[in-house]
Parts: sequence; structure tokens; C-alpha cells
Amino acid sequence: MANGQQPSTHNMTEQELLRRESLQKLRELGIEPYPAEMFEVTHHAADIVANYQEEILEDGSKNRLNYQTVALAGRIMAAREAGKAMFMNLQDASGRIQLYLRRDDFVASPDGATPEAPMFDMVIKKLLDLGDYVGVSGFAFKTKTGEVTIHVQQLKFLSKSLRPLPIVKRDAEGNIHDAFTDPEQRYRMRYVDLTVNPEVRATFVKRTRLIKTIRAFLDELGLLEVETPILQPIHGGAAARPFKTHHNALDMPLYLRIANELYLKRLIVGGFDGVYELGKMFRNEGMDRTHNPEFSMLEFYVAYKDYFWLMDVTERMFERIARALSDDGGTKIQSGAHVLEFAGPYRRLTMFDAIQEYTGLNVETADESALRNYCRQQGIEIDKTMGKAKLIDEIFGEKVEKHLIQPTFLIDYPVEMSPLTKKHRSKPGLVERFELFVNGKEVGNAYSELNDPLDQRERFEEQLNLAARGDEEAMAMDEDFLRALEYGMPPTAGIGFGIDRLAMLFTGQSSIQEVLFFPQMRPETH
RNA sequence: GAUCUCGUAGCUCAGUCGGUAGAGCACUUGACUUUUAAUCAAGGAGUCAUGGGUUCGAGUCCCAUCGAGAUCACCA
Repeated sequence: MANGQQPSTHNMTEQELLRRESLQKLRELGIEPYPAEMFEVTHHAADIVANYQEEILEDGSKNRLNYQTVALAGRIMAAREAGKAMFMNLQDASGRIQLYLRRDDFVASPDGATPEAPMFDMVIKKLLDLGDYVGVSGFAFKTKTGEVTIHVQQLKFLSKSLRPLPIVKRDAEGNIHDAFTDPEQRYRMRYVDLTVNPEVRATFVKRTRLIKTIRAFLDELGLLEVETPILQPIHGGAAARPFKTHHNALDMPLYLRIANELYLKRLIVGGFDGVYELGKMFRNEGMDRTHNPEFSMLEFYVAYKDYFWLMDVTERMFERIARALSDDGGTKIQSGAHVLEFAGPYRRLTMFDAIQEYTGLNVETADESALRNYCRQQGIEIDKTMGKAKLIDEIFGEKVEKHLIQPTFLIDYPVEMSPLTKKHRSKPGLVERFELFVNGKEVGNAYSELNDPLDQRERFEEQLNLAARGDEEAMAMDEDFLRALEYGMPPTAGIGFGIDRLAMLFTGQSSIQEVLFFPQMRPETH
């Protein structure tokens, strides 16, 4: 405690009290449980386990060939006493390795051992608890059961753990016993989750590899990584409700960005050929297993390109991600019952053709009332405010989306739903837009960007009409963005991906909370 | 936001018809100098999420609140 107060101990559990007593006893013995000086780590558990070598001599004895002097640091995760010897499992960032300690090795230990409190019997056997961080030094060997083990000659406390960790055990068949599984506790105490559930750690390592792969790909493509404002005076670029805040010095409202699209396009106006941003977006909407109020997006914009070019680039990027994240370096990813193939080219299907294929309905020739009848007949929820474009979108969402398992580009959307997208070069009423669907879910959204400033102004005005009719998600007029377009933006292709969704896809997780270290939670009540 | 399910020891979970709170691991004490879900013996550990109600009596039945999960609605 900062003010030197002792925390009250009256509502601590038995085990917490015992650990505090152990801490006190260590101090009384002159052993500092939280030493300041660094501990020099020379090796990591996984490397030793993987690379230890020994040879059998002619007389049958063994000769250890490497790791004769090692120092490791980590948490003690298991301990098995065997008389005057002891086995422990040490867990460091690389994995686990077994430790072997003998009483004889600690009889004359310089580390605070006294006749009244021998290092082994008193300190190691009694005052060392599971979860403590220790530094150990010794040599590697193989036990007679064949497990690579560190024969510990010195042990140093690095940090005492005052709370018992959940004990997760794994038997010889690999079955996990007493796993720490309660999602609430796992998300609230991710540090505990990461400590005891190695597969959770592996998921997050994969997430980072996903992001690094994307960065490398886009850097090689020659795009410039940029940062744009998170606090925006006008929230634009997407249809969503924002978080609102207030800047005191300027005495003005600000919004946490729901998208960065309009800023990235300003940079294309400014003369950059290609830019990308990886960052957090914030949307003040409902939460469920695919939505968190803050989430990560990748957006990139490239001048002189169109949406066909983006489809090619997307195929190459996804193939590379798959190779980086699959277990075998291949392009296939197992996801539930499906094996997803990320080697391109992906199927390209117009929205109208997709609906025709999966419903038999020709939405191009059907009029609004025919679509309404179809929806009613199929039990698709609709309301009176929905125009033809919205009805088509509803039919697609209900009847088609779930069938798009293998990566599929769905192309050419009605103009009404895409206020920032260039009109189709040859199909009236449509825009040059695609969404990428994988595993029945949308993972990316792209288009040939609208760069006609007069057309863009009309689209914003249509949005204002929607807002006037009560649409809380309609976009606001952004005069500065229009001014930028009036100066001239080259033809540009742009695309956005939900990074968390990609992380879920490539790690086989069905909840966004499993790919966010700290998903949003209601406050704990004590 | 709606509906359903759940909340019991540090962890994972039992708890029958409403009748003194249970197990395994973890913890404590003891035995064991190559064990490994170590084993063996003994022991301790609980505001049954919180607050009300019904009842002679509530972990159990009822109501409210808090938290979580699932499904739906909205969205990426």
C-alpha cells in the first residue's frame, strides 16, 4: 500500500493468510521476497526441453552434452515432494520444465540457511508456494522416466504470490482436469487465465502474428502506415452510434471515431499513393459475442486502383495470413465442421446473382411489393420504412449469407446503402462495392471510392434526410471532407477489415472476448 | 434492449421431497532422495452472489437487485 497501511486481513481466506505469514517468515530469515536486483536468465524452458542431448557411455552411464550451467526464471506451477528430494514444474514465457531439488544440495546454502531454518526443509518445502516467481540455476539432465529436468543447485525468490492460482492438471493422455473455465473470471482476471491456460496464451500470440503479417504485407505493397484522429468533431465514415465526450479547453463536443475512412481519403487527396491504419474504433452499440464497444480495424486506401484490384490484393493477403497462422504453413484453416481454403481466386458473385442462386428470386426485375410479399411469406422481419435496397439486404442476410462458407466476394450493391461508394461503371442503381464473406460472416468491406465531390454532396444530403426521419446512424455532413474532394481525389480503392473478426476466424474462436485481452465488462461489485 | 439459463470452499463441481454444508484438486501436519494428475495417513477451510419474503425450519420455494453466459434485435 502506498501509505504503508496494512490491508485488513479479516476477510482473507485461509490460504491468503498463510501466504502472508510465509512472506513474513521469509523476511525474518533475511530472504527478500521481492528483490530489486535483476536475475540473469540464460535459458528458457522450451529450448532446453527441445534441445537437451546426452549420450550413453559404454559402461552404461550417461554423459550430459549440453545445458551444463543454466539459469531460468518463472512461476512454480506444481510441486511434488519425494522425501528428501522434490520435483517442481517451472513455467516461464516459453513453457514448462521440471525442476529437481535435493536436500543435500541446500544443506550449506548461502541463501539465508541457518541450522534453525535450513534452506531445503524450511524455506523451499514450507515457505515456497505455488505461483511464486523464482530464479533457479543448475544443470539439465534426464530423469529415469525420460523427462528433461533441471537439477537445481540454487534457488532465489523473485516474487511471492499471495493468492492461490487455480490448479489445472493434465494427465498422461493430455486430458485437462479442473480447468479454469468460468468466462467471467477468465475475462476479469486475464492474468490468471493466461497463467494457467496455455491455449489462451497461444490464441493471443496468433492474434499478434496476424497483425504483423498484415503489416508486412501492406508495407511490401508500398503503403504508408499512418495515424489519424481518434477524437473527431464529426463522426463519419460509417453508420453507427458514437461515444460522445467533451474537450474542456476548447469547450466543444468530440466523438470517439466510429471509422477513419474520411481522414484516410484526405491523405490520398494530399498526394499519398497508398495509406493504411490499424487501430481502434468505438461504437456505442450492443455487445454480444461478436461485438465489443472498442474494436480494431484495418483500413487501406490506394490511389489509381479500383475494387477489382482490391479483390486480387485481398486474396493474396488472406492466403499469406493463412500460411502464417495455420499449423502446417498451408492455406487451409479448420473452422468447426468446415475446412476453409484461402488460396485464391475466390468466388465472385453479384448480390443479385447470389439471391437468385439461393432463393430463386430475381430481385432485379421484382418490384418493391413483390419483395415485400416474399419477405412476409418467408417470415423475414420488415417494416414500412424499408425501401427496395433495404429489402434486398434483408433477404440476403436471412437467406444467403449463412451459405457463403468458403471465401466469397459479394459484389455490386444498391447505391442507397453505400453513401461513400462510386457508382457502378456500367450497372445503373448499383455501386462498385464488395464484401468478403467467410464462414457465413462478413469479414471485409471495400469499394471504388466516390471521388466526385458533387455526387458526394448529394449522398450526404440523402443521409441528412434519413437523420431527419430519425435514423440515428445516418452520416453527418462533413464540409471539410467535401472541400478536400473538391480539390481533387484521384480514383481510389479502399477496404476495411475487422481485425477481431479475422482473429476469431483464424484462431477458431466463436466469441470476440476470446481474442481481446480485456473485453468490456460491467464493473465488479465487492 | 427482450427472453432463457446460471452464481455453493482458492479451482472444478455434487447437494434428493425444504430438516446440522459435501467430493476431487489446492491448503495444513506427518512419511518417502529420479517423482510427474506422484503416492500414503490425518486435519483445516463456506456471509451457499446480495437483499427481502413464505415457513417451526431455506443452498433448495417466491420476489427484487447485481454479475455472467446463451438466443434474439442492432451492428463490424
